[in-house]
Amino acid sequence: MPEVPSNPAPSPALSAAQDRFVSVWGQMAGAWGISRTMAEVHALLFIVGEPMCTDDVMDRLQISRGNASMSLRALVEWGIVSRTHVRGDRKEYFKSEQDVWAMFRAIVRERMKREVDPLLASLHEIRDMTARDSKRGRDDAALAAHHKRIDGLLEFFSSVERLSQGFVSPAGRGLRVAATLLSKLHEATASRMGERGER
Amino acid sequence: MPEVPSNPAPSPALSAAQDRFVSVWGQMAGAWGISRTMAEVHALLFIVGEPMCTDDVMDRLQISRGNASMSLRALVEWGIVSRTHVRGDRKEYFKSEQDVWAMFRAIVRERMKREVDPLLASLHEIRDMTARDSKRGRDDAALAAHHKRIDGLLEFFSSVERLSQGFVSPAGRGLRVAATLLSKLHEATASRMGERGER
DNA sequence: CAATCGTTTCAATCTTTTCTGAAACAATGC
DNA sequence: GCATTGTTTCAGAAAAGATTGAAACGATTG
Repeated sequence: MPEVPSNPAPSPALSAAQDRFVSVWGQMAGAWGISRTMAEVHALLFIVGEPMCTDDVMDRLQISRGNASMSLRALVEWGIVSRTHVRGDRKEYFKSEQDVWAMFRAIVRERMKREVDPLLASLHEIRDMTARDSKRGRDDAALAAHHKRIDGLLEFFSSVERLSQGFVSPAGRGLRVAATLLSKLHEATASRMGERGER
Repeated sequence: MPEVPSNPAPSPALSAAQDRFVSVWGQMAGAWGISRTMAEVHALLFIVGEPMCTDDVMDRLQISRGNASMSLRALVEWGIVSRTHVRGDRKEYFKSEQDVWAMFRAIVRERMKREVDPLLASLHEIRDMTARDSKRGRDDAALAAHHKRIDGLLEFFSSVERLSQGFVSPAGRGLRVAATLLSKLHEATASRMGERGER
């Protein structure tokens, strides 16, 4: 009898479906500014469901140790993969968060922190760069219009921030509730429009 | 007297603020899977507010004609920049949508079409890849769990799709209303939690 | 209708990002 | 404490992606 694998060999069809999923998820990555490999590693851990060690990931995705290690670390930092151990094994294992909503809450939280917060800070700075001019009477039309544009962005991203806090916070009911709510809002809007004969 | 420029020279501070904005907006691009230049062109058109022709853009951003042309075309395809003409000039001019909410509605609409729709299609295909196996009694635990995961994703992205339709549709009140609504929801949730003494 | 002005395209080049692999670095057990 | 097993780091290699520039194309005008 060969050694017992920790992950029993999946049926061929299942294995193929997993591969396909990994590939599809990897494709998406580019469009969202994430490295393809990192997305693939995540996809693999998610779709397999079981904890996997670095070597498992390397073998299945045909990537180098260094790459696997860095991708796994990054995923842990994003909070969508966690380290585990399996009884009687010294290796570190990794498993993906399995709740899709929790997963995206983590992603949104992290992206807000990394991208929107700094953006808001920059926008405030940019606003200040011309604040002085406008106080000194040099408040010509161009300057006023500029401020209005920056303010528009600030307003928008502040709303996004608030919105995301609603999603992310705290026990995670947020997003789900919100989605339901909004889809109802949408229906309502649609029917109101129907009454008024709008397209 | 030198020739009258179509865009009157902005004050140095304004010009600097514009440059800074272009640069900040360009930085963001990478994180969202958009080329830096395309984001910069968009930033420039947005922050200047006035229509600009290809040469204006080339000069201000120091990019090649080809690059400017392709970026502008892409922005037009995204629906956030439109072509215009100025009286007595044969050149084509481009101007950015100025309403921030309308801008992001266009972006969301486009990204849904380009990314979420195909993803949903792929997920359905992936689900089908193993449907046969499970009908033939080979419905072991692994297969069932796999289906559950795919279904979780399908549910999630369908919600996102519905949600985005609420945002995008129709006269644009959508997103604004939604944001307000959600921020209220958030307050409500927070205060309810306060009563119960949750963190 | 040909000259001029403007736009688009795309192969070649350049830049940036990602990936590899081997060496340095833990941690554990004997 | 040292040997073994496992993990991280990082300089250089490879791949992916963006940019250029010049030629082809199109449209307007005299």
